[in-house]
Amino acid sequence: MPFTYEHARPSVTVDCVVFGFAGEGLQLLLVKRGGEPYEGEWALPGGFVRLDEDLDSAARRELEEETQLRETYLEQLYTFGSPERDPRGRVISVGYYALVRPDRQPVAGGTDAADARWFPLNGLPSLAFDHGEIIKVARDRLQGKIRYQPIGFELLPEKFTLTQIQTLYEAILGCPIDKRNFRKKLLSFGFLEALEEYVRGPHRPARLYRFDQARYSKLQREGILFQI
Amino acid sequence: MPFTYEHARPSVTVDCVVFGFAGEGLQLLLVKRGGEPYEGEWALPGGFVRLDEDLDSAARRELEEETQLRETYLEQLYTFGSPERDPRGRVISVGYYALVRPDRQPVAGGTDAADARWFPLNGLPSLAFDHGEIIKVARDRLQGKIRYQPIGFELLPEKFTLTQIQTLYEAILGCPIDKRNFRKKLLSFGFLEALEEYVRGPHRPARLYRFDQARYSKLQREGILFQI
DNA sequence: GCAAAAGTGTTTATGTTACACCCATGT
DNA sequence: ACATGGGTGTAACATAAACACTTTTGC
Repeated sequence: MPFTYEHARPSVTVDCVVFGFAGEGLQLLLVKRGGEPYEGEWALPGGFVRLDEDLDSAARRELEEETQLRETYLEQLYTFGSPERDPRGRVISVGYYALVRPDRQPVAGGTDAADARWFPLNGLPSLAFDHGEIIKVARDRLQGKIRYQPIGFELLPEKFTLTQIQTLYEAILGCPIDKRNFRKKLLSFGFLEALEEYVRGPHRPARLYRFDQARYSKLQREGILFQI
Repeated sequence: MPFTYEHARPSVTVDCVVFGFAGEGLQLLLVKRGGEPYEGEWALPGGFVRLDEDLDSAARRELEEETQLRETYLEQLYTFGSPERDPRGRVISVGYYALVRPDRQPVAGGTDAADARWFPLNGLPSLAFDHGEIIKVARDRLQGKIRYQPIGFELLPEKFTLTQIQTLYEAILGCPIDKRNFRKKLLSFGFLEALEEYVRGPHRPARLYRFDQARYSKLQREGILFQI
């Protein structure tokens, strides 16, 4: 097999599909492109991978640079490599998706992007590159994964009510869920900790819960599997 | 955002984890490396992505060049990009996995590899690069995916017996399955066509079945979901 | 006292598990 | 006739689905 150096090399980027949850619907964080190509259009936060960093680090770095978001849930999604996906030449993009808690959403424009803004998922502007396709893949992945992994909590504040998490599941799965059955099942797993705290409002106070990561890990090690 | 050309670029390869099923256990197709680095060691079939081909095509091309396999089930797995994974420098590898029917397994050494050989999955030699890790990811993916997608048939001949597919599921999932329950469930989905053909042997003849792709697609469109 | 959302159990239907014997062939 | 794997049904159990009213608060 020949040496690396004899081969023409593509550029490699990472692009992040950043999901947020705003109480009713899913949201997506997009940045306005500050340079060519697609200058002024909305795009996924992302950028070129440096030669000395691994892919996860590159995704995290770009996310922070362009959106100020840190310590989000981040997972590799799929790699997009059509030769025509970038007008500048051959650019392969490793897609990631991120889940951001609402209490960490203060977003100001970063160094690399002229602007960053949350959009409702069903109301996205037209997008640069093949970013629309990347988003579709991310959405499908989120929809599939939330049914058997407790990643939904990454989109909620640390303490949340059962109604909040049900609304989130309904938003992601796109269908209504029976309240009693949902609560029964979710609580039966035993990884939610009921707190002695309540949210007050013009109605009966709602109890707050917390996702107990340690207990979930233990259950998982014992082979118990979670399924909504 | 700066131009592509201002960035140092990594090399990009594709590597294929090729699964086969030999009647009892899962097998993996490996090639002996014909050049540095890791010359003479076993590795996944794969190679550099050309600038004018997409990733799926590159994986298919390398697979055919190194193993003569064509028209296999092929799916992108994960992208591996640790900066130290290749001693030649920065090489990012887009991992794929392939499922090969036993009747298409005649493998002769290709142009790029000195040798290609099937190994039982529980008896692999030591591997070049991080290919051991890639195989682990592929195995987990196969184990997960076979439970809700009918990809098992890609590892069997076109016509197969129910015992064959059960043995395959047991090999992939790593646990015994009840014969009656397995048959009942599998047939209940309605995407297996019972043929009027039987395999003879020193015992009662075993009926042959065929996976009916059209019927499966139809069921899938109607939202019926398959789960083993 | 009214509006608004929180909270709670039971019944029915469906799906999953466990389990053992007879059948058809080759030798 | 015997060895080998192929083929089949039922009962117990567990899980999922359907469903409506009472509670607690703010205004």
